[in-house]
Amino acid sequence: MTSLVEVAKAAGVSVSTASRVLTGSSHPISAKTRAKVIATAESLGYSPSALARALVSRTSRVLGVLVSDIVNPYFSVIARGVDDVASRAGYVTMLSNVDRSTLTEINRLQTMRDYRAAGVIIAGSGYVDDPHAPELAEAVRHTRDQGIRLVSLTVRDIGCPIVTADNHAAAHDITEHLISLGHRRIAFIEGPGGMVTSRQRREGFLACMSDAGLADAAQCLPGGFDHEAGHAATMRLIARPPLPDAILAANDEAAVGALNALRQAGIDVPGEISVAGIDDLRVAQFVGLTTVSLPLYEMGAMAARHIIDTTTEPGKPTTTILSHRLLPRETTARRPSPTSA
Amino acid sequence: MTSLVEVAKAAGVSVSTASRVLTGSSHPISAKTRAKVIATAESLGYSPSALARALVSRTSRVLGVLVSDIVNPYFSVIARGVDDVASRAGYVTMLSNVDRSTLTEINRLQTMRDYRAAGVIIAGSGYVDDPHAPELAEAVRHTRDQGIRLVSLTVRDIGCPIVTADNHAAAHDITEHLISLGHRRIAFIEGPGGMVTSRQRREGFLACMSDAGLADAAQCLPGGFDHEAGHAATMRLIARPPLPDAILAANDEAAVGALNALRQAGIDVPGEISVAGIDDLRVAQFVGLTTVSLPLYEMGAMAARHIIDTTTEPGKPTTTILSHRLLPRETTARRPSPTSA
DNA sequence: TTGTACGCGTTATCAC
DNA sequence: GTGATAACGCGTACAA
Repeated sequence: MTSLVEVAKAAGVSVSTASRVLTGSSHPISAKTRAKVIATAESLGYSPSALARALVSRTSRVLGVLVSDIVNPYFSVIARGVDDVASRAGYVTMLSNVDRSTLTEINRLQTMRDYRAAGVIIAGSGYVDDPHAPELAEAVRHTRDQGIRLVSLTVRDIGCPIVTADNHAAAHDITEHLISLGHRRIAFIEGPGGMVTSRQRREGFLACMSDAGLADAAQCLPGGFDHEAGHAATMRLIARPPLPDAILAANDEAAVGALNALRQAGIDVPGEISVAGIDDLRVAQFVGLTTVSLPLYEMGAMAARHIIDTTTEPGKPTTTILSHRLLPRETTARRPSPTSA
Repeated sequence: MTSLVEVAKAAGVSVSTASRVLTGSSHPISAKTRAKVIATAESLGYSPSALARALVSRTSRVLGVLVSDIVNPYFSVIARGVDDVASRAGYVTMLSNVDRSTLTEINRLQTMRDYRAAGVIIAGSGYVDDPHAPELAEAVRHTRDQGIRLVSLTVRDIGCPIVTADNHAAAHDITEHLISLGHRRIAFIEGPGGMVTSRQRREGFLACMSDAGLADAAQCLPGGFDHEAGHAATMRLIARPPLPDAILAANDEAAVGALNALRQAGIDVPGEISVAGIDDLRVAQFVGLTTVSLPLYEMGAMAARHIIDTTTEPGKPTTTILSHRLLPRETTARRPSPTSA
């Protein structure tokens, strides 16, 4: 590994000069020496040690991302958004799966700190009454004091800027769409219990039903964010007729689970019942699922920019809400025979 | 940020002693000083700088992973396997999306080198007659010379250990299964053109058909690894009857695309035609797709272990083949009325 | 068993 | 314009 001293020596200049040339410093350098340094650096295949550089500058070009599970398409899209702007700006992405554990988040945050990451993006949602939330907040504070920028991708009371989507509104909008199609009795398959994002979506659903005077026609079922949960919840629904007019799942994967359960039971979608989800993951396109497109990629990208752009103030804990978009597809249709109210 | 010197000072010992205690060195240390150092480090919230540590030890606890696209479930599962063993061993995962570009791979490899990664896992497949392959091989050699361990997750002639699945055999096995169900005329939807993994799968299919004396009944269609490609290829198939007995897609996502095209055209699967894929991604479970389960997670995990376990020789470029498993599900069935040969 | 001092590869401050 | 030299925070050979 050729170091700066070697380059300097070979070029017949001092390390300082070599450094100045190679870092593109504004310090005045004669054209000839500059050329010479560049040439020898090139020929020696010199590549600066990001480690040494980070050690002295006290900050690296590392961007940390904490996701619950990268296999979950929700998070992989976010990670992709992060990495795209990161790599374009000469940064690297450090990824960690924390499996919805706040303790693990704290732990990984520490690791990112040990590497003097320029910033860390916390992508996972928090939990209602999370006993470890204060610890996380403390760790976040500690991390920020050290000059590391933080961004949360969900509304989480841990004292850092937020770049997110409006889960409440997204659920509200898709519910409204269902209602506009003539559906009245709508079942909502909830996300994981206690998760803030789950709750926001459920409340968005409930609020919309309430606003439409359909509070009594709303039904919530425990579920989860995965296929199995959506499937199971729907099976319970099928076992206790009559079926609702429509089913809204807390996310797309659960919605697909519901769809499958329905079709396996010989129930026509959207003929007999409509199904919708939230997120607009790839699988939603595959099955033609009506859903709400959440700006996942853009959330990751914007969070990354927020960290990289040193022009913006790091202090102010702003909240940025990126917009979602209703995506009607083939699993929803106008209700055939409206109920007499 | 408290440094080692501060801890040492506060504990009333020298930096070396503090270092020895905190790194768990085998160097003899009196119980009392050890306790004292640990206590003060604890109270000061000391956390060693991974940067400084890596700088002096010339290797960090960073594990690089180069994937084509983390949004692709094939790669996210691999990444998860890597990160799980990495984090368990106190390592961090550095992720980079290279979008199937060899040049980008070289570039990111360089970045990982700049951070003195302990090792780098190259997950993406190479291309037949890739003009940049020699450059990559050169970069790999260069990287290894520097003590960075490398593992490729596909058969790629770049001079590094390989941990992979047998794509040829996987395709062969699933084809054999199709044949055993009575299918004769089988269409194969190819993966991306020029990709080595694609080619291996196609040849596995072709070899099996040949072995079964069905070379003439084999049909290959250009396709791709995504839903759209599978869908489009199948539409072409539908447009030129008669339909084959079965369709094998180069991967699950394309198979699901085929499945959707078929069903949209009102063709019953598996009643009229069988469909199968390769990989066993989550979506395959959702739709009940018959496929071959590839040890993606385990490939990532094993590659990570290969890098972390310093007991194993780094020099020998071994090739480890992890086993796959046939997974018959609901998209394949016995052929109803066998053709008269 | 403990301490001293050097080096890892850079950047930055200061003098020339 | 150019060049020493001091950090950055740590591991470690060498000395005590």
